[in-house]
Amino acid sequence: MNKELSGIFDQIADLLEIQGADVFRINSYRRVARSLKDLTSDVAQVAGEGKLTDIPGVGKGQAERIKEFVESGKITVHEELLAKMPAGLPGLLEIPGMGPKKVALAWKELGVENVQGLKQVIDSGKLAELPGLGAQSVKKIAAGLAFLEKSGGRTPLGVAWPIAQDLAERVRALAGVKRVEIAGSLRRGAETIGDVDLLCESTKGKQTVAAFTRFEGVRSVLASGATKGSVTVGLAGGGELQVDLRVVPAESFGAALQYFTGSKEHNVRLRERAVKKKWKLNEYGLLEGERRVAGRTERSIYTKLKVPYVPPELREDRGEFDAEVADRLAHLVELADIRGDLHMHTVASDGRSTIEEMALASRALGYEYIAIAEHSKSSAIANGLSIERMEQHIEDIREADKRIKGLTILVSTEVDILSNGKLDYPDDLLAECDLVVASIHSGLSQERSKVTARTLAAMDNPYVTMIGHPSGRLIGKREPMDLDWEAVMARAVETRTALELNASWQRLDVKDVHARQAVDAGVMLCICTDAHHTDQLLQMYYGVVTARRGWVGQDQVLNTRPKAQLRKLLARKRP
DNA sequence: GCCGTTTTCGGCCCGACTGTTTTCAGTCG
Repeated sequence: MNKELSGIFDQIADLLEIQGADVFRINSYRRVARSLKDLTSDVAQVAGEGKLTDIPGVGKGQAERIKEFVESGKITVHEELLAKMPAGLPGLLEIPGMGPKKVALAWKELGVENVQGLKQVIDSGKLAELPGLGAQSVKKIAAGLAFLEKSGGRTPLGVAWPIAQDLAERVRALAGVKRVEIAGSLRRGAETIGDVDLLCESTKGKQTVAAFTRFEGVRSVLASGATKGSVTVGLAGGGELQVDLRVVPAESFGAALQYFTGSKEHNVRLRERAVKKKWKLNEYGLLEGERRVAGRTERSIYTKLKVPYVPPELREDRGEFDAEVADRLAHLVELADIRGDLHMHTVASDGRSTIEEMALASRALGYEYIAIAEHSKSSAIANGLSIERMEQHIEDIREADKRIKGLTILVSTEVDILSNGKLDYPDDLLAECDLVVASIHSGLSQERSKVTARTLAAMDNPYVTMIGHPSGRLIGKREPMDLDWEAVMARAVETRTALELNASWQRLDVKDVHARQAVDAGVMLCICTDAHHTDQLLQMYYGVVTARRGWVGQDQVLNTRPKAQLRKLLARKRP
């Protein structure tokens, strides 16, 4: 319900904006939409407890609207707006170049109600005749429309990150370039990103930008000047991704990096702090009148504003400025803390590398230990192992562990949690494993009570170490299960079961807000790649940034523990 | 429409770019 309601609040804001309503009133609806999206408990339950106004941005009026939705499934303001305006208008705001004013104008003057209608008036030339528009504006809108269709919205973190790294490396190699940084939502480790923002310090700005726009792989050039270049690059699968490069002077590099890293909401809060000190914060620095108080480094800005330095992943206006969280922010988990990967597959089930290949690649990453976790017998599509094959596989892993030095290979399994809540292997087989990952792969669309009960039942099993990809979501492809997260967290604490933070960029499961909910509740997390090939072991990075986005500390992650301590923790739950 | 170490009313972030403009509105990040 949270997601649906969040969408409605966003739509109310869109419609109000097109109507030309008070901008602060519009922002109030947006704020609530964002809070609802981040909310880890069920909003209906919060409403039942009478605690709606505890949600950031929810006052008396918004609480009434939420209550109305919980009780009747609709909101009067929303219904009234839709009675006045076509439902297709908010969709037009997605198009680069179209804002609320132009949407309203096209609708009122030309009767444009949706994307199809907009295309018609572009082609007929009528749009260009509207006051305030012209050939150039329409060209921009048409290009925006084409880009939207090609880009298909947001790009997953794991797709954008390697592309950005490669481009940054190529900019770094250009003459006159002193420094390059990736900014934007990519630097914050968001699970999907809109475009790539690169920042560079260069003595030859114009040439740097020109060279950037001529890079191999560039599909189209949107802008090319002395301080900014903007291009699109092709993606596997036919889509496109926009990449912006900005040239910034050294004395304001930190300010620009802070500014272009965002998030917008975080920056608004930071600027409010500057205003209270009678200063001004912008992309050129922290300024007192004309005088630059800070700006060369990001850290200097936070220090001058008397707030603890906030790592990029936490810059989402989720409470990161509170003085009492400073210590927590300073001890977040880092990639270097990870001592092993406890969920990976091999050719025995549906992986593409052997036990030995996975082990050697893991050892090269500096890990102390790994665990091989193959699919269980009911996962036929994934070539799940029968009990007999599993018995043999355990022997194979033990043999490899003896043979390969410098790394401990543990025996695990990714055992299916069946539709009835039972596990796919008997306890005596699970007891032979050093640890057990239990995952749901079927019946993901069952009702809340069922998927929750299955997860709880799996945690009650004394051999289950962790729940694998707890929500079952596939980003942009499959919705998460409708779990009662509070119940899951409570049972995880009670049974000393960990939750996986699956680091695969298609999953990132649990996601950031649930990771935070988990560690706040005292649940242990385990960041694992679920790698099916040696290359995929590197996805650990995505898991770590997602954990950081969830404010997860080093000591709250199972696989940051040295081997001996890990074994002790694993033994704790067992009979 | 929310919110409070300048409180219950009067604030609520900032600048650049672009195109269509005789002084600025709209969009974007």
